Amino acid sequence: MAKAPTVEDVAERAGVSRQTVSNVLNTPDIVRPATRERVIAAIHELGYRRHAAARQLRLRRSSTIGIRLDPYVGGISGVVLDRFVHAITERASERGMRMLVYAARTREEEIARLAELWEGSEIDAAIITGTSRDDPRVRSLDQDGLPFISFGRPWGEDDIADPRHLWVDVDGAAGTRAATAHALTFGHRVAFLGWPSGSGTGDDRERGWREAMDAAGADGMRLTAEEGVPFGRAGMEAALAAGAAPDALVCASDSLAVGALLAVAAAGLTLPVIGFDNTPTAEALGFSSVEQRPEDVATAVLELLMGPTGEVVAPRSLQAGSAHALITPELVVR
Amino acid sequence: MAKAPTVEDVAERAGVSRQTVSNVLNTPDIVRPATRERVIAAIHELGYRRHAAARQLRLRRSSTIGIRLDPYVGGISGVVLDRFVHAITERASERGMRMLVYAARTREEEIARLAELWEGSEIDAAIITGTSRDDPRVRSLDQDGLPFISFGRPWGEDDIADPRHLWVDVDGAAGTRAATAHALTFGHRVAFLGWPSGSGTGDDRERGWREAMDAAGADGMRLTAEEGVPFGRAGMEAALAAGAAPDALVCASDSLAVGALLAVAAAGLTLPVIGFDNTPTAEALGFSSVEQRPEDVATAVLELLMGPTGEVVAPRSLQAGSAHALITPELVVR
DNA sequence: CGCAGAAATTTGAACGATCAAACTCTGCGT
DNA sequence: ACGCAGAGTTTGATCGTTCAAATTTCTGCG
Repeated sequence: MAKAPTVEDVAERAGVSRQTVSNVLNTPDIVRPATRERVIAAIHELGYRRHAAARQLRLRRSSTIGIRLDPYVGGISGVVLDRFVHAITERASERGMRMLVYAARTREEEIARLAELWEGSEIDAAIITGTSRDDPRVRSLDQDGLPFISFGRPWGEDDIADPRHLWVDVDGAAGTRAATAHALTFGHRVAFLGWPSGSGTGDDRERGWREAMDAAGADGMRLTAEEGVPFGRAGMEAALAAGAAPDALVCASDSLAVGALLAVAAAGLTLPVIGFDNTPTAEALGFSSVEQRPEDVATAVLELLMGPTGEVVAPRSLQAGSAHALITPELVVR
Repeated sequence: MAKAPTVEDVAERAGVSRQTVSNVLNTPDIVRPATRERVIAAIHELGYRRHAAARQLRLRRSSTIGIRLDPYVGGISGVVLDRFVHAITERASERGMRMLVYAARTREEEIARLAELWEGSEIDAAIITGTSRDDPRVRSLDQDGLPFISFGRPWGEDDIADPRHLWVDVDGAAGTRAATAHALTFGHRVAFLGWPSGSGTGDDRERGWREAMDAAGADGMRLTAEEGVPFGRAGMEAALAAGAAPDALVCASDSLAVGALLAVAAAGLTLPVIGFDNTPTAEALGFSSVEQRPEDVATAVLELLMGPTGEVVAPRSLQAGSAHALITPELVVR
């Protein structure tokens, strides 16, 4: 194909100068209407398009956001993240931003990748996911001065309220509260199958169940299992063997829910089980699950990072007001 | 943070000129070892990193590949694509390439997005997925001169052998052949649950079953259903109602397999069911499935696009020899 | 010791866009 | 008629890198 036209080519065609073309593109108001028309016509005739790299070089801004593509772990989840990435890509595009993905196996590797991208001016900001207590990425990014936001609370005592650290998360407790409220319509003995204590996310989800139970004056069993279908199954089987079958079960994840369902079926019982994440598996098997609304998370992430309608990553100072957003999930009943 | 150092800063520190620093980075062999050492030291001391945009501008090459992030459709699949995208991101990174993702709801929208990215010199090549017969994207990209490769055969009579169109695909027939061979160990009446004729992929998978059956001198039922768990279930239920329960079932997708399993369970039967895609659901429910090896597809895609070890998107002429790759999938028995 | 020729290094220009400052033109008041 | 304000437009410089050509330094040999 022929060489792509430049501002200069457009300028010549429209009988104006480089800068006027640039003005038509960036600040149309200051160009006389007649001239503007001519330039616009020339742009269309030549099929002109801004050269991204040249613009980035001059503006010292890449209009690109980096996000990690998590390694495929084989588990059931990951779908939430995939939906999130997809949604953020759409929203970013609407604001004239691009999404650059990178792969990393560990958090340390992610730190290295991000440093590369940031120092090479390839990204203006980053989105990190799956934050844990005392996440090393937070410190590192802060030090490098790379603007970032996390999907997931930092879960550290201090950080969580710190307005300098932007985050968006899903209100897990609200999700399990709704799930438990629904489960209670099947009887007052609603059990909870969650992960071992210590993970912020898991504790949060357990809290919602407990709150709903307390509010209803009900009392129920709390079962524990590592994440994963086989663990969920084993956990549930042990509970059933112990004799006490609940009226319904609320789980911390769809994986656990599937495991529990398998255990229940193997025992020849039927029992309402509610999962978390609303994965395709929940849909396929037809059990209720808490939907995280990753699309809403994506919208919130960009709003915190770029302002309500901004087209540029906002400097920290402008974000003073609201640095966090908590999305309320929705129970999908099946 | 302080302004990022440039070649000029490094040059000054090392007591050499701009160009020498550039040479150390790009053609180290032509720099005298002593000088090279000094420059490398300076690079490390200053934490210098190439400014990507400046480099892109000068080289007229972005070292970036575009790939669409498919809209979340809710089905069970999509995982194969996600794994593929993840794998290609890793491999690309090893070759110094970046992956830019974009969102598009339709093929027309995808064409528009790609034109934008290509004309703005943001990408050097594109990877398209889910190609169909007479795909409009192929014509459009060809016309624009944008180098591209597809994951999925074009399925057109002529295109498929055309060495100008690069593609990598999974040998679906080989997959169902293996699945059927395994299924035959349970008895000679092996049924196939596939999609209505007409989709290249579906026909290909059916062919594998038929070939394996013919080879074994066996004969079996062919069931049809639209993609999706409920359809698979309905299709299988109808077949079971008609009386003829097979010895085993091979399916064109995991969704169909899940549906079939539900129908089988509802009928109070047990029956080996083999799916396709080896999704987390297959793993969770513990049924066998054909694994597409998206990681191998990713490797093949980059090899065709950039040559065996290249760091640049190869011009068409260099790819003359091999323009296609067919990956053999693997049956995962559970 | 000097010199040809190779090797190593430096300088000038270019990639395409935008900012800042300079310039031209119009219309108006005096 | 003259000068001035302000809108509209153009020119020069710049972002950081790499290519091409020019220049300097080194090496081997008569």
